[in-house]
Amino acid sequence: MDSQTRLKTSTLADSVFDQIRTAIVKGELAPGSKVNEPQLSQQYGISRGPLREAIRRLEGCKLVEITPNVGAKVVSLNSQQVIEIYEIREALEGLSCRLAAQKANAEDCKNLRKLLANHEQQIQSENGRLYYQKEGDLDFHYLIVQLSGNTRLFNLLCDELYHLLRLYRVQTSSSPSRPVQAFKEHHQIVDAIESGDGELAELLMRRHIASAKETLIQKIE
Amino acid sequence: MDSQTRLKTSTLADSVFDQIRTAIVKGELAPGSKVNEPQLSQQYGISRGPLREAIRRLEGCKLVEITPNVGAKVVSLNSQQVIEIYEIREALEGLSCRLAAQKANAEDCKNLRKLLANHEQQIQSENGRLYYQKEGDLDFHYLIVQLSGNTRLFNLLCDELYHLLRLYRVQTSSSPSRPVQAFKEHHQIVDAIESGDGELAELLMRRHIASAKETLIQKIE
DNA sequence: ACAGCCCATATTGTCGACAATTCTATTGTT
DNA sequence: AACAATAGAATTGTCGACAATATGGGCTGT
Repeated sequence: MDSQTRLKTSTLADSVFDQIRTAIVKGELAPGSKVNEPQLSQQYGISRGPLREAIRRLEGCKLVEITPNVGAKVVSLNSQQVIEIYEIREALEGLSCRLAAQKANAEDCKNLRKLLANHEQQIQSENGRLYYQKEGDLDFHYLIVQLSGNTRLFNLLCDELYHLLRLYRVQTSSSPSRPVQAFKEHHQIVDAIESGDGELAELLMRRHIASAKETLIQKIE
Repeated sequence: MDSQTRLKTSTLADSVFDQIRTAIVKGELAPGSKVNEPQLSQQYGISRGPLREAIRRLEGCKLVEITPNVGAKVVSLNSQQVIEIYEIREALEGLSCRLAAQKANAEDCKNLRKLLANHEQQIQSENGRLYYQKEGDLDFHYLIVQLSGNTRLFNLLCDELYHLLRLYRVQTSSSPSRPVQAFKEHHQIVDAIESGDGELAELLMRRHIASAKETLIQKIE
């Protein structure tokens, strides 16, 4: 009855939900493509019942769009929608950062520094593996929202927005821009958190994400 | 094939999703109570297939919590969780207000004033009908996020957070507090939007929601 | 009296089949 | 050749039945 049993056998719907979500985020299911129930149910070796439940959950994450009597499509983000997401991200991660500054202790800050050091090392050593760099950036934001202590905020960012951003990065095969600048900003943010200055931490994080948004907009044009 | 046909016959799952969501938000399904599939499927005259899909969508809205092999429970918000929601709301509606200030034209502002006038009149005339007052407050916020032009922000607030707040209000049968103060703040917000001052509009809205949060916290203790 | 076990029952999870709708391609007409 | 109608195929929506799991109550033993 402990966690081992739980982890081994969740429901089929939950398991397939995870698998399809990963497939979408990795781009194995192309954005805009149709989600074919008979095909997928055969592919995963389950019947359409649990599959449909998984698809409804994907709809909740905004990863697919369902049209009645027509079916589900993998979401395809246009530039306008990504900008909308960045706007929301700016607001939510600003909050995340302000709360983190209020709650983080010395060890939390040390972990943040450690994470940043790891990323810098990874990038300087092997410049080609951009995937980890991308994920690394999200790791930083991930850790901060964890420190915020706001569970709902954590779920909102990690279960919904971050997956959508990953999807977009794969969709446009965009490489991370301005890595040097970003690192500087990351350290400034940790500085603010370390000194418990929530206001400043929020401001810096918002500016950080706003810059990323601007870079994105420029790239689009 | 036009909207009339669409509206009449959606899928059963979608229709029942709406009905159950309303039932939850109105308190007809008690917070914390179990969601019994056989009972509900009989009550709505459908089979368990579409019902389960509806429940998965409710899970996406955070209105029920599903435990594998046990079932779904109507969510019951504790004070900590409501505070978390208010924190998120503060960030998102601040954004909403800033964007609205950038985009609203003269007519939009007139509509906002009209809405406020209606609410003031309603409250002064019949003090007892608190329900409309509550909904009225949300109407104001609803209209502003519509003006923001950020569709995803709109969906996030209206499809998820607002329903949860309604649920909590019913759950605690809380009456709206500080109505006079709120009206003053509402007008100040419209002033800022009218003058196109996004920064100020954001600040005022955040302060407005932060005040409501503080009132809530006091009431809890 | 009480703890622990076991069985009956209810509920959830899964499946395959059928009905309803949409999509496709062919045919026929202008 | 272009377009409309239509028949067929494919897909989605719905249902009822069965399997797996959890729940609750009674029994036994100490």
